[in-house]
Amino acid sequence: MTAVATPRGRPRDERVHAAILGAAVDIVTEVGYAATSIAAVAARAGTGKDTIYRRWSTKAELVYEAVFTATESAPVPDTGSLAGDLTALVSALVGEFTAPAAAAALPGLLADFAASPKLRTGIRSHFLGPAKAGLAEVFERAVQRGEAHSAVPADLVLDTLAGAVFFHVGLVGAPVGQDLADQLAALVTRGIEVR
Amino acid sequence: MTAVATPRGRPRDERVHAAILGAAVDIVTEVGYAATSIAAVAARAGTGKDTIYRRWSTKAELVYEAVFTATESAPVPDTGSLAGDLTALVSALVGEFTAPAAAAALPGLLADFAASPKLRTGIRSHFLGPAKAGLAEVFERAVQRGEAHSAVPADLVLDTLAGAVFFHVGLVGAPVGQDLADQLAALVTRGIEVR
Amino acid sequence: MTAVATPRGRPRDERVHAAILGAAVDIVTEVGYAATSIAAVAARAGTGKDTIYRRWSTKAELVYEAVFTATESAPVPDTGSLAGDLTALVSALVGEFTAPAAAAALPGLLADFAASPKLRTGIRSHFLGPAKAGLAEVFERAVQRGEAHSAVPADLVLDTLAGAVFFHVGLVGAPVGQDLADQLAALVTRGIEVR
Amino acid sequence: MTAVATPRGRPRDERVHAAILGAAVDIVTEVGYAATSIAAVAARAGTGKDTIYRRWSTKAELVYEAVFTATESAPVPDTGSLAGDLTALVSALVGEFTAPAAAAALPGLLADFAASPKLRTGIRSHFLGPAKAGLAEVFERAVQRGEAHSAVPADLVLDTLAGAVFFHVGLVGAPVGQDLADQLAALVTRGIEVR
DNA sequence: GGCTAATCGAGACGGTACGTCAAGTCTTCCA
DNA sequence: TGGAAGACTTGACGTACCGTCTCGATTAGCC
Repeated sequence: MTAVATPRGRPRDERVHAAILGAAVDIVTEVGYAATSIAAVAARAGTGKDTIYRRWSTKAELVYEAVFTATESAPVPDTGSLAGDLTALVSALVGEFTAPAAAAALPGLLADFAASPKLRTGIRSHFLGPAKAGLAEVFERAVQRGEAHSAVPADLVLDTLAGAVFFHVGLVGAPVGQDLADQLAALVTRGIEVR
Repeated sequence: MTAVATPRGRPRDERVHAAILGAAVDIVTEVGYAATSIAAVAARAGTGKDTIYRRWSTKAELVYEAVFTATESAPVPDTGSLAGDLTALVSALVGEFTAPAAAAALPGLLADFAASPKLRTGIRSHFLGPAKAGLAEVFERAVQRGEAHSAVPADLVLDTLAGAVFFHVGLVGAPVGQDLADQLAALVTRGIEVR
Repeated sequence: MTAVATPRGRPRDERVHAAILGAAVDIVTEVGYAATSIAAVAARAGTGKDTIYRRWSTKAELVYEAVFTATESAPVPDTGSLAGDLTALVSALVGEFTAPAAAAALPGLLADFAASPKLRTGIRSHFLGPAKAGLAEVFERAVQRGEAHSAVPADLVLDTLAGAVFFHVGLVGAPVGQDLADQLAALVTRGIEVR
Repeated sequence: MTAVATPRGRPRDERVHAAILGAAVDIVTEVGYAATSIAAVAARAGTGKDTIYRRWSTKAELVYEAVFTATESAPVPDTGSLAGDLTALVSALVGEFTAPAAAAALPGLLADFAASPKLRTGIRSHFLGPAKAGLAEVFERAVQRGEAHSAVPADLVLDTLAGAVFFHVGLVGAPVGQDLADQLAALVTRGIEVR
């Protein structure tokens, strides 16, 4: 039973919350993660810095929520084949990573997360956790269909897919298309499937 | 014809160069990339800030040279099998990425590179270029042995391998061992090889 | 006729009033006037900030009331001689100014009062007014005894005594003793008396 | 022999120094001591905040130097009589304390000095020290002329004069004129002189 | 051997952002 | 309505780096 503490004092203003997240997305998209400052977000949102620090303790947490909260997690694909499911998953991943705000924010975000043990564990559970669960579900169905062995390491595959997409998006800069998703999904499918 | 301009004035001191790189490696390893400042490197190296700016125009370039110049690029492996070669390559990659200074510097470095088109192209040619050539050589031999198709996209595989290792090293933080290298190499080998 | 407006709603709690003044005295004594904040007083008193602002509009007024309301104004001395009366007055002044809370509050308080015309006139009537009346009474008796001329400027003498004590207490910091009071009273007595 | 340390690095710019002091005087005069911020002085002077903090560690020290460095200390008066000398000294004091910048700065300045032991001792030696020496000189001549006893406490008299003028200027606000100086000098002269 | 020119250590310079703190106002619930 | 709590906007705090600049003092090649 979660005994919610009785809220005392003036409640936080939801519109302020939304304004801050919106401003953060705008600024990150415009000037990039490194050049995004809490002060600038506050100014754009029409709030004070304290109001931001009251909710997020670091720029990384703020930008992470701003960029990836809007992103709805797609439902786990169920196309009937491992290849189809993986292609769908990778396509979704590419879509998420190449959205303007995400593309602008991701490298810096990852750097900040990597530098802080606290944030690192946080992202593993919140961001990668659900994705890992979805991937496990896909694998389970593939095993039932006899397409894959039961011992496939979902962790490794997830890191591989996400890392590949991230690395490509971050370092190529060119518009990344459907072909990357297809090729990558094909590579991994063949790496996994029973033959 | 490279008409080297006759150097006028006092020549640059090589010992200063080395001292700066050494100080940069030390500081990055100790406090991380983000907390590394040019001022601190200068102080540790016993030089002035200008002496650093005269050689490197950004922190990213300085740290990149400091961290990856020491790293000698391993020779292209030739074990006689695609699986063996890839395992060796991935092992080398893991070794490079998990070295203390590299692990501390990489995420931040990648973020800065991703944010700057100029740096981005630079790293693709200097850092990934040789690796891509090595990978292509391994593939070529695999094709000759009949282990792989000729149309294997070295670019994609390189991004996949590097991205997977980077992602894992950056976000897990735990000591990454030989098993990652083995599993990853196996996954990719099976994804590529003719069957 | 003071037509007291019929109080509507919940009446103010006297205990809250007292708690705020007590907290203000404590905090001023502990950390000094400049470092005393309304927020800290509210926290110590267990009240909200609004409850303080509802009663006092500035920190100066709050601290003034907190520190000098407790101080009971001593009765006008009547020792039978000008020298004796002045010594008693100066001693009382030294006592008031060197009390811990007063010593901590006075310089800052004076600065705030000096900066605001509204507060300035207030203090002249409330704080210095009674003292001036007492001094005038002492002078009157001295004139009747033939010790002083009738044209002695009480204002000037009061500023002189208060200023001297304040300046000494504020800038010396050392424990100010009876000798200051004696010497100062003697100086002024000789400056005034008929000879 | 004062072995001046060899100046290393870029020397401080005297014009910047002067610009800061000038800006400080302007702002204090315009908005008062309390409302004067280092940031505002920096903006007005066209410098960065660091450039100010490099020279003065507190607002009090900056404003003190800005306001009282311009003030040249008047020569010790020698009119031939104790009354004349004291009148001249008090007049000078009134002049110093009523100058626009000084009047605006003094109360707050005194409060900050009183709150800090370090600053307190500083002001006693730099500001009051010379004044005390001048007063002592005046007394010495008066003793030689037989006008005063040799045991006159210069400290006490100085605090009395300065305190009286300060208190009056700070709390009256009205234009303080020559009559205050005359009356005060007369009071103290009579309090001191041999009769 | 003086001249020219670049390098070196040092640190001042004008900026910008940091994260904290307090100001005074407001909005909620409870008495 | 009063009161406690705490969110809100504003703006200063003092610190740290940024990248540029200006010093005096080297340290080379050139005439």
